[in-house]
Amino acid sequence: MRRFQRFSEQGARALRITPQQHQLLLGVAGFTGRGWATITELAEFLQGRHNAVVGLVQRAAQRGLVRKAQGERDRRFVKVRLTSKGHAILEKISRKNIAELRALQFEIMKTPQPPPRELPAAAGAE
Amino acid sequence: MRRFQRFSEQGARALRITPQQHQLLLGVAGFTGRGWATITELAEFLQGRHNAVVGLVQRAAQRGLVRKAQGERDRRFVKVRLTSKGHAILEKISRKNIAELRALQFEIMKTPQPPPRELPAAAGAE
DNA sequence: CTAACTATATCACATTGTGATTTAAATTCC
DNA sequence: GGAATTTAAATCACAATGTGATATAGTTAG
Repeated sequence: MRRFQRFSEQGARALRITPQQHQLLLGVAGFTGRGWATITELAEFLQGRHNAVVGLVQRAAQRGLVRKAQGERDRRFVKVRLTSKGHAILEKISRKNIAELRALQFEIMKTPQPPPRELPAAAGAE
Repeated sequence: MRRFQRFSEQGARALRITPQQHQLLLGVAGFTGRGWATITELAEFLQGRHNAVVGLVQRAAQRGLVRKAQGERDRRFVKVRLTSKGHAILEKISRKNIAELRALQFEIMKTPQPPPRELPAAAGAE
């Protein structure tokens, strides 16, 4: 269920990337089908305000995951692209996630039902 | 789809509550079926580390949404409960969300297909 | 009683998000 | 053309969130 989401976040952190930055890389790589995206498009993809995305992109650029360039026709736009480093990291995370998906699928085939959540020993009367 | 999630977050903000705090209230109210929850349980529910939850609960307590009490049997535990104010706010948000769900359902019945995402005018050659 | 364990707290710090305002470029309208 | 409007992005001060490391109690095991 949402256990994969959790794993996915951990996978990103294992490569010293925050979940948000991972999402950013995904958006830049795939959201537009163009290889680059504008701040506003990324804000739409990430369901956030544009100024939050400006900061996110700045930090990702500092880490060399992403680079910015001005639009040529319309110089108000910013084109955000992956760097080769960004590409590499995104691929590593994706590979890990695919592996985890396979493991989950395997597990589902094996186990009839995961045990229900364990209620902790009562902490005082209530 | 995930549009409801987005709405849900906005609904929380309209009542001056962050999405995280809304999730916290939900967890306290329902996760254990007991009316109260420990920090560790909330960390499980919120998929976060316990120290992140400590802070979240502290801020929510400052706002009077939640109150803390020591466990009696085992005084290491903390019981987090909703205050009446917390209850009231959680209900308001829930009512709003239910209304939105109905609206969405209605919309789905009406519209054959939402238009595909609009590609922005190209910002320079590429 | 000591050692190990458990639940929570605290700390310093980076990241993320928000509302308000600003800058710069492009477009519209006269 | 030039003023007004619109648009995309940046900036600011600030609050909220999350992280790793470490600390402090309380509890249990030996």
